[in-house]
Amino acid sequence: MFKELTKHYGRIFEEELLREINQIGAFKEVKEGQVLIKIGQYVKFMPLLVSGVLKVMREDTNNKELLLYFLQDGHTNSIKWVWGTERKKSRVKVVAETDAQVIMLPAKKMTEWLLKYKSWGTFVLSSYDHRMNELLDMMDSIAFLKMDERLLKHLKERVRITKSTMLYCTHQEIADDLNTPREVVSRLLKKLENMGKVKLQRNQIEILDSKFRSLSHSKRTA
Amino acid sequence: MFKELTKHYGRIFEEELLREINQIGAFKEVKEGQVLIKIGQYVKFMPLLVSGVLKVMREDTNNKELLLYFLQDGHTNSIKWVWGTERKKSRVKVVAETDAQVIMLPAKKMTEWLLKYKSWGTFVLSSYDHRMNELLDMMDSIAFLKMDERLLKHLKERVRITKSTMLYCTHQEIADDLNTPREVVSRLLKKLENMGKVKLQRNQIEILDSKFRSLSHSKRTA
DNA sequence: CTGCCTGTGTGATAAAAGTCACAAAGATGA
DNA sequence: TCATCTTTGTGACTTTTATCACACAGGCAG
Repeated sequence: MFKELTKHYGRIFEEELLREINQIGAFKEVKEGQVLIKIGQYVKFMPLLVSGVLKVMREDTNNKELLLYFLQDGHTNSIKWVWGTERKKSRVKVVAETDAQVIMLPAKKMTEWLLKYKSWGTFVLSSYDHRMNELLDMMDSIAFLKMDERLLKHLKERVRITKSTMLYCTHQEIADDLNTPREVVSRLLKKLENMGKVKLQRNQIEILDSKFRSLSHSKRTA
Repeated sequence: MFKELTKHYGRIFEEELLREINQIGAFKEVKEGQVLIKIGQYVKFMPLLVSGVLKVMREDTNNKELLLYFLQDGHTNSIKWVWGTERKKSRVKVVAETDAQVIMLPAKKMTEWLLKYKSWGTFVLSSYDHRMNELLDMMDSIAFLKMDERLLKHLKERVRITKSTMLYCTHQEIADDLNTPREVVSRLLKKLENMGKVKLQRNQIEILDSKFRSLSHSKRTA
C-alpha cells in the first residue's frame, strides 16, 4: 500500500506525512456499485481515492438523484480527496462507479496535520477548491443549459472518465444522473443518432463524433 | 478597526492572529450595489466580511445571473469568509447587497497561517464547509424544486437576511436572482397574494404569513 | 423454441416555464 | 397638470419537460 500511496501522492506530500498516512489510514476496497457514503451518515473519516472512479451524488427527499461529479484517480497530480470535513452528517452520497481503492483517514487528523505539514494545507485547500469548481460547473449546467446540452456534457464526461468512446450503460442510468425521465434521454439520444453523432445499441452508446459540439443551439446563442 | 475585528472574530481567533490580521489586512468599505469581485478577475486577496450583506452570484456567458447565496455579518459566530482561495480567477461575482465593510487579506497568508495558528485552520475548514453547504442548498433548489417553491424559499431567505418581513425590491430583482423572466415572478407573487400570504405594493412585498409553508405542492409530495 | 425480463422507441397529452405584446398604475419632475 | 419613466398585471402563445400508455426487440432460462 505504501507504494501505491507514494505513486499517487508522492509528489504532493512530504515523506513523513506519507508515512503517517500509511500508518494511520485504513485501506479499503470497494466494488462497483457499492455505496461508500450515504446521505445523513456520520462521516468520521476522510476518504482519499487511490484508484478507480467514484461518483458523488445528491439525493432529494423523494429519492430523486442528481450526479454532482465523477472522481477519478489521476495519473496526473490531480486532487483525489473525496469529500467530508469534520465529524458531520454527509450531505452527499458516494458510490463506486468502478471497483476502487480508498484510504480512510480519521477526520480529526485533518486539522492536526494542517499545523504539522505544509503540503497538507496546500492539498486540503486545492481539494476544496477543486470540489467547489465541480459544483459550480454542475450548477451552471442545471441553471443555464437545456436538457440536450446537459446530456451532451454528460456523455463527454463519461467519455473522459472511462477513456473510451464506447459507453456501456442504459438510458435509465443516464436519466438518473441527470434527474430527468428516461423517455427524455431516449428521445434526445435518438436525435443524436439521427445526426450521426452516436450509435445506439442495447446497453451501449458509441460516440462517433469525437469532438461533437453543440447539439441544437435553438436560439440560445443570441 | 481592531475593535470591530475583535467583536466579530474575537471568539474565533487567537489574540495574536487578530493582531496580525489587523496589521496586514486592508480595511475596505463598499457601497450598496458595488461589485466587490467580478467573474474572471484575479483574486489576490481573501475578503473577510465585517459588516453588511453581500451577495454571491454566478453568471453565464449570456449575462444571465443566478444568486448562489447571501453572506451576512453574523452576530453569532457564524462564518463570514467571502470567497476565494489562492491567486486564481474568480468564478463568482460578489456584490454588496447593503453597505458593507470587509477586510482584505493577502491570499498567500492563507496557507502560511495554517501552519501558525490552530484557529485559522478550523476557521478555513468550517468556512469551506459552510460555503459548500450553501452551494448544495442552491443545487437542490434548482434541481428538485419548481419555480413556485424556489420563489418561496427565496423570499424566506430575504426575510432572514433583512430581518424584516417587509421586503423592498422589485419583481425584476427577484427574477434576476432566480434566473427566470419577470412575468413568472409577478404571476407567482400574485398567486401568493391571492392566497393571503403576501401583500404587494410597488417596490415592496410584505410577508404576511410568517411561517408560510409550501405553496402548491401539486403532486410532488408523492 | 417459447416465455419472460429488461431495455428501448414512440405517440398523445399535460404541466411548467419562457416569450411577446401591451395596458395600466404609481412615481417623478418640468 | 402633464408628460414620462419605471414597475406591475395579464392574455395569448410557444417551447421544453414530464407523464402515461403501450409496442416491440434482444437476450436468457427452461
